[in-house]
Amino acid sequence: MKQGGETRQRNSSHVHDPPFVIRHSLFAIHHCPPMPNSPVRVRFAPSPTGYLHVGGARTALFNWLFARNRGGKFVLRIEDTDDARNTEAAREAIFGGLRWLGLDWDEGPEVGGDFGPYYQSQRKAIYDSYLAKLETAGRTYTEENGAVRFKFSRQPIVVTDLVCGDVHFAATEEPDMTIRRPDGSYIFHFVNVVDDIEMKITHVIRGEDHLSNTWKHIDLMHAFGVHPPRYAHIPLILNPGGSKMSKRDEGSAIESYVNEGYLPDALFNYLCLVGWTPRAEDEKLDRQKLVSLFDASEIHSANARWDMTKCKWFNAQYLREASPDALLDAARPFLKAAGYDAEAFAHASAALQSVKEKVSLLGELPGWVHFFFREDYPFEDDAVARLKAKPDNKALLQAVAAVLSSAGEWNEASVHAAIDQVAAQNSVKPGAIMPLLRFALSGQTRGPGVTTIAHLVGKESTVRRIARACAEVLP
RNA sequence: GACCCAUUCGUCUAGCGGUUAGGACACAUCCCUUUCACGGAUGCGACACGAGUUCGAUUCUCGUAUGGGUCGCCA
Repeated sequence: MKQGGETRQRNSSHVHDPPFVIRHSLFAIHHCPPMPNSPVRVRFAPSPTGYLHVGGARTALFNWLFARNRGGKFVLRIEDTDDARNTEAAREAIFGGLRWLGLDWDEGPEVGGDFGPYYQSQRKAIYDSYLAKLETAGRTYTEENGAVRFKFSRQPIVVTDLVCGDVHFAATEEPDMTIRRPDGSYIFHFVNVVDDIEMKITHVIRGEDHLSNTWKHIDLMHAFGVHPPRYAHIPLILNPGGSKMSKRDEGSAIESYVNEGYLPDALFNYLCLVGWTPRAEDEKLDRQKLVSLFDASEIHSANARWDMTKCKWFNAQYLREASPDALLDAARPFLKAAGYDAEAFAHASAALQSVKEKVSLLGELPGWVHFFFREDYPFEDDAVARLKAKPDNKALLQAVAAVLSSAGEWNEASVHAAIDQVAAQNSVKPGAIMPLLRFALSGQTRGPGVTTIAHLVGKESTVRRIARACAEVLP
């Protein structure tokens, strides 16, 4: 665990290089960290070229946590400089995904702010003016085809990183980088740096895949005569195979969690734990707690694999804790998708409560409660087999139906009493009748307590269900 | 190939020189139980390797190996 502000030496051959000297900047720069008391401003800067990816969502989450923890601003900026690859659908997936997770942005699209526009496609004039500064300083040159390149300083550069410590890069031998295409559009590294300057970003929290390029950004910052922001490069999320999560991996799109029936709070909680360990007794923590506990300098530096099983476990935990109303609301679209209207059964909420600790995902719910909503439920093979296992079963069921149909009260206790009565009369244990009743009432071998099922569906339906089972399965 | 980051149970991790190396998920067994589950208990299970430094290394240094990432007129 790293301590805040600690500077760690890396096993780099440049550890002993002196602090680098800036020779090619427009202005003299004193080598000092950014003002510690300036208000925190962080940003999430996705490119709308695909879906919102779990890695992107986690990056947004860490930025959001940092901003909320420090009372700063969380900015959303859309990096759509390559318009050939941007789609409306991808933009909606990003906004929708962030909102679903509860990652509200203080400035950005649909919200506004003092540093807009927040689409890079609308900021060309700003980029042009910054390019002019570079040209004036003699830090650019134009290729024959019109592309513009930035002349690297070719000095050693140190990246000061909250997560990785001081990372030293030797004077580069790479070709100067292109910052503007022949058609006049700008390249990522350039616009990213310009906007971070313009939007007064104080901390850049992003994936570790950017670490190797950060020296280029710092080189540009220096050329503009500004201090670079603080950096925090967070570890990558790996798939179960151990390589960077990509669109092809299961669970890479946030949308899939929405569709499978995760609760936003559950994903939020698990996402926090990938790359960071809150200093708390438990791993299950609410948003407020996570915000107050968040410390960017405690983010891990090693990549982590995505554990879908554990993610699911968190969802199961949150499902069990959901209030009846919240569970009903969350389940409603999933019931609808399976063809059941939550309003069609008076005790829908109670039905859901009766199975909530049996499932991990909202999407599993319909399979556990469908028989509450209809009486023509199918009889599963193993239920049929169990019903047919003993010749006495039909008589037992009919006896139960007879007693139940004359029951005065209708509650779980009275149903239980009826079963006990039939059991005694037939010299069998109640435990021999319970399963049969379950098969008859639900068509399944597993499910809520059988007295609960009978109670919720009511007396008439219970008797009808037994009669149908006897007629169709035990003719 | 060059450069950068990393390496503790199967997975996520705690650990910041001396611990029976702790927890969570998963798995196994038992208890509970009308089913399926929940819950409870117990168990299984790790410091990549090699040199240093040190009285003593999981912990510090160097090297090796392995994994990941970056080297675009993608972001």
